[in-house]
Parts: sequence; structure tokens; C-alpha cells
Amino acid sequence: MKKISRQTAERALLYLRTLEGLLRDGESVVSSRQLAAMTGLTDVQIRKDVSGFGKVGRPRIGYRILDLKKTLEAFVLQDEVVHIVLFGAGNLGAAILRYPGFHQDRIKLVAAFDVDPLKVGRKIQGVRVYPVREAVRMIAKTHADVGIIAVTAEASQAVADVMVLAGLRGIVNFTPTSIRVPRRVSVRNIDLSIEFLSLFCGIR
Amino acid sequence: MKKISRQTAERALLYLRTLEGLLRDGESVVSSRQLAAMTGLTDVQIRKDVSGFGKVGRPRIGYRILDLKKTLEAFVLQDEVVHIVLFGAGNLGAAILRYPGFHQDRIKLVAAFDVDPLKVGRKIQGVRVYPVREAVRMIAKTHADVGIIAVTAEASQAVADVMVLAGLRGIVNFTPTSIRVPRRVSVRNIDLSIEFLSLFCGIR
DNA sequence: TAGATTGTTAATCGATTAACAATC
DNA sequence: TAGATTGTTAATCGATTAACAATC
Repeated sequence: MKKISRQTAERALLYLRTLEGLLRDGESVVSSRQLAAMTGLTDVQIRKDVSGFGKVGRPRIGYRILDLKKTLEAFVLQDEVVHIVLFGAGNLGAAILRYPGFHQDRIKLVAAFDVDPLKVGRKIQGVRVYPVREAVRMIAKTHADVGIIAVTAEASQAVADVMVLAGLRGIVNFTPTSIRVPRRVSVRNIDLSIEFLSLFCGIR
Repeated sequence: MKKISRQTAERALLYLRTLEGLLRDGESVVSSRQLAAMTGLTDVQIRKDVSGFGKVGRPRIGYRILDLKKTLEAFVLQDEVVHIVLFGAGNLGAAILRYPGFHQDRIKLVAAFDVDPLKVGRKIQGVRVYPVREAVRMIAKTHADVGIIAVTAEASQAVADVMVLAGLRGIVNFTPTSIRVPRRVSVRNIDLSIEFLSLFCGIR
């Protein structure tokens, strides 16, 4: 199967999001032209991307939304269900748990962890908060693949170490710090202030 | 002044973050090699980026951290102070207000807005929450440049319209929706679930 | 001086765009 | 059929990497 660059993956996910909106509006077919207008990309870019995933469109008609959605999902998530755990049930953690995009069939938030005894035992969006010391056991039990770090910057490395110990394959780090992990673990760093400030390279 | 790509801007901000950490540790000089190890990039990439901002390094010695920091800040933020307003004081909004990176000298969060009467009047991280109907007036009064959308997906377009009306030049949209604004307004869309899922293109 | 490090110019690589053929 | 739309191949563009010269 063809390798897919992060740029392409991000666009594929944007297409998916847009397709879901169209389905909610009762649409069943869409052209690359329409998709381009809705995403702010070009129709050529969309056809190029989509053709990389398989021949799914019909000349003269466009793409059947359900078909395209299925093709994209298969490619991006390889038809697997991803089990996620969250470290840190503060504001950021709660925002992540409540974020609409995290409530899809293919993504399952199975547990959250926090050091604050006041938070332990609570449920946020149906996800229970456990003490951090139960993390390794719970990760094994739930067969989680990926973990999210949404704790304070100071605690990020310690949490990362726990995640590695528990055998997670991927980490998404929302703290503005660089964490060190073995090569076999994929890391995606998301620094909100960097994402934010990068707006300014386009502002003037 | 040279144009700067978003990739370069994001790396520059990563360098800044790393330099600030080094300063806290009491360091005063750093080489591209060390910076590379800490950021996970290559030394060549760093020298290439930095040389685009000006001749600031010393062969054989490296970069004086304070000099490099000043040069980067000048380039990324053009020595201006940015005034920001936030729409939506829920979990995500609160997380943004509390995010360490948003408390730098060059970024000033001047006001937050929410429709919830329970949130109006409160202060989060020293920033007062106002009712949305006061947004246009407050934005004019505070000379805000940029706004953050951290409301529900359903309300995003309405909030964007208010922001455009108030004359903001830039919008950072944290909702998983595409907003429509006039060409003159810069928009940066940050969909946390897309950022998150894009990890999977690297995971296997 | 010798050696280490920056800075720059050229080469490579990859992603986007353009042109056009295929197809319903 | 004619026209619209997809899909592919080639051209362009930009970003990264490599090679090396400059410098303290």
C-alpha cells in the first residue's frame, strides 16, 4: 500500500470532516469542484489526493459521498479501531474529551488519568478518570495504542516515561516541551501557542 | 524583508521555546548541533533557517542565546505587540488562557467573550469575560488585532462574522468547521482531531 | 596554526500545479 | 454525440539536504 505524507493525511481528514457535513445535509454526491470550494483547496489537489487512494469517482458525475468516505477512512486509519488514553483531566484534557472529532466510530477514548484525587473517579464525556498509578495496568487491560499528554509542562517527561513503559506505540504531546522517547514510539508534538503564532507569517 | 514560510515560522517558534528553556537553565551560548539534538531537527536545517534572519552566529563558538532570541522574535512578530481576544470561555478557552506559551511579552490576551451569563464577569488567568454583545465595542477599545474561536462548532460562523465586523485582521479557529470570511482576514484553522489523527500516517 | 563552527551556494527531493487523456 | 468530470503524466515550484567556503 502506498505511503501517505502528513500533508496528504491532514487533507484526507479535512475531506472526511467535510463529507460528514454533506451527509448530514442529505447530500449523496459531490464533485472535486464543490469540495474545493468548501475546503479552500483546489479541485486538482483533491482529485490528485483522492486518486492516490483508489479509483472511486465517476467522470461526469463526481464522487458518491459514502464511497469516498469509506475509501478515505480505510486509508487513513487502515480500518482499525484506535484505542486512546488521556493523561491529564484538566481544562485541556476535558476540552479534548469533548472535542467533536474525537467521537467517531474508529476512535475510542478508553480511559483518562490524573494525579488530582478530586478528579479521580469522575466521568467526563463517558470516560472515567483513574489515578496515574493504575495507568500501566489499565493500558494493558484496554489494549490502548496511543496516549495523549495534556498535563503540565513540568510533568510531561514523567508521563511520557509511563506511556513508554506501558507499551504505547504513539504519543500526542500537547505540552510546550520536547519529550524524549525510544525511536519505536511515534510522537506528534502540538504546541498550541506555536500553531497560534504561525498565523502571523501570513498576516502581513 | 524576506518572506517567511509557515514551516520556517513554526520552526523559528520552536527554536524560541527551546532558547527560553536554555536561558532558564542558565546557558548563554548554544551551537546549531545542540539545538538540533533538542528539537529533533538537523543542524544544517537550523543554520539555514537562522541565517535567513540575519548573521547572528559566531564561527567556532555558536549562537549567543540572547542575540538569537532577539533576532527570532523580531522576525516572527516584527517587534509588535499582538492584542488578542478570545471567544468562548469553556474548557478549551480556559485551556488556551492557561497555556504557558500565551504568556509572553509580545502577546497580550486583552478580553474574553462568552454567551453564558454564569461565565460573564469572571476572570480566568487575569482576563475578564464579557458578554458577546460587547465584543465589537471592546475590540475597538482594546485595539485587538486577532481573535480566537473556541466556541461550539455550531456557533463558529456567527462568531467569525462578529470578528470581521469588529475589524480583526486575523482569526484562529479551533472549531472543526470551515468558516467564511473576506479575503483580507487571515484564518488559521486548527482541528485538534485532525492534528491528532495525522499521527497515524507515521505510526505504521 | 588547526580545528570547529557558521553561512552560502548547488543538488536533491518531494509536493503542488498544469496539461491532457480517459470516460461516462 | 457533446460536455463535464475524473484520473494520470509531465512540468513547476519550493523546501530540504549536501557540499564547501568563510571565519573566529
